[in-house]
Amino acid sequence: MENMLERERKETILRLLDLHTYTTIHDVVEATGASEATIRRDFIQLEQNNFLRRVRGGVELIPSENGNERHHELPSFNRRKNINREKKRRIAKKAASYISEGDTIIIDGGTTTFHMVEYIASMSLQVITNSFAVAEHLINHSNCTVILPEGTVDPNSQLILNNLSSDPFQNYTAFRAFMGIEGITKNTLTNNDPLVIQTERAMIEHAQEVVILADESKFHIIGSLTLCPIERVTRIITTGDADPQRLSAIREHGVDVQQI
Amino acid sequence: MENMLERERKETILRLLDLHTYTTIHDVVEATGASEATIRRDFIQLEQNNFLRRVRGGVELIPSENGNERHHELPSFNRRKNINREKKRRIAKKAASYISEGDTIIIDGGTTTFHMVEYIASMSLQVITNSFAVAEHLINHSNCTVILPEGTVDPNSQLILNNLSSDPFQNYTAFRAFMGIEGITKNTLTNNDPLVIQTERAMIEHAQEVVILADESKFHIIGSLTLCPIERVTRIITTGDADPQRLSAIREHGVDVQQI
DNA sequence: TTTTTCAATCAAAATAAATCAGAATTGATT
DNA sequence: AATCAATTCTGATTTATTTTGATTGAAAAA
Repeated sequence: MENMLERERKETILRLLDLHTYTTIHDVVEATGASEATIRRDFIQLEQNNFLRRVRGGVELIPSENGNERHHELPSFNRRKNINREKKRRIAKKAASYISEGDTIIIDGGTTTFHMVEYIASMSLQVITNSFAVAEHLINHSNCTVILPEGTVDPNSQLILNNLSSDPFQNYTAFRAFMGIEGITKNTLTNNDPLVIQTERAMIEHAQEVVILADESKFHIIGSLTLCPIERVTRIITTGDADPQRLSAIREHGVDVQQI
Repeated sequence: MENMLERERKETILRLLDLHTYTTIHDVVEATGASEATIRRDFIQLEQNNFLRRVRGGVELIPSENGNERHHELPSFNRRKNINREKKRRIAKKAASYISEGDTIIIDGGTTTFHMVEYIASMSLQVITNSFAVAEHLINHSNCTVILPEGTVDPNSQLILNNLSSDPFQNYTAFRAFMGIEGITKNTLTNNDPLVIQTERAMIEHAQEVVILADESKFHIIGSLTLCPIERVTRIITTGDADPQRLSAIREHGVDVQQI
């Protein structure tokens, strides 16, 4: 990451903002390799041109005025992805660390897995995803090849949904599938939406390894529908505050549980 | 790489620019073998001829006029959609005038049809499209339901491509399909890309009426692949400068040709 | 309090502009 | 063709300008 042009830095800042609606000086320093002072100056200039608003510690998107064009404000998804943002990013970063250049991977929709795009944008991957949000960022900001299933895009969840196709991914095979879920018991992964679970089952079907991204809360939730038995899972990435007893119960099924 | 001609150097610069939307002095020095001073002079000349804009450290593409700086991305598509922008918008606006609230329509990819999003954003439609760019705008800036086919997204054309599925739209039916094409003869619609034409044939298959958006240039081009016979077309929307003779030849096949 | 973030300052680094001499090209002339 | 002067182009060097990053102390949060 040698000596970025000013323009590249500013694009990076705006991209991070697009991704997270808020970003810190430190994030940008890390992403660009420039010094804190320089990033501060960039912030000031971008603020003067009305691209963002400075707040203590970082910058944020200018809230879209009511009824304004720019970003109809993806109601639910954009808000939800920022809930427990830093935890989700930590999990996503760890998940991304298992990916190698050139891999073919599946990325499930959802707010936790979404944060993986930040960490894979610099790689060249084949990415199969049912998340329109993931697709959008990778297509416009990376060299990844993006493969989408057929379906209707739900603006709230930014998921591509389909109940017409028995196997939306019949044409594809991936090394790893990175999945979000709604709930984990010691025996099964669960979810609530029948439309979503259909696609997710297909994803698991077509991946050799299944990696689950799950913050601590998932261990308290049981969805009404079974996604798959826990043995099918290769690895679970979760945070340090997850209940050790539950984790060791899961480990007994041969699952590699990573806490970060 | 001995002693490039001035012309070669400038071509190299423009090629690098086309590829990355910006480039640095050092990149060009390395690519051409010329000295920094020479490249600087080339930059100045190219800037005077309006091929690029100098910025500190390098040069960048001239931002698209209406550009709010952002989205230097999508190099190819974003630039191409601004070529003959006003003509394309007039055609697209006319096309959109045939759409009613609640319709189910198909929108083909391409730069002309893309401009339809501006005119349908305020409606509630079911939109089936192979254009990722169209999908993105409608999802984020309208209440339309967006339906996508399975496939790989090509960043240049922003098209969702698929050669694995015999009929990508088998599950759907639309009232009208709004299509761009590469060429029109008096008997047939033509295109060049076999991957694209496969999807487009499926679109036509599943629409009752076919509306073609074609600027004047399409009447001079013949693609190598036949999309469909002209009789299948309900309506062609083109500009006032199209050759009247050709148009009346087409009208004889029962096509409603609209000039605006 | 202690810690973090911010703004201001200044020296160092990077880039741009200006200058000049040598090389290449041109074109007029023989 | 060949020569030569004039012109243009190039690259090295020097000078000026802008940007950057480290340091400092003030201000704000914890």
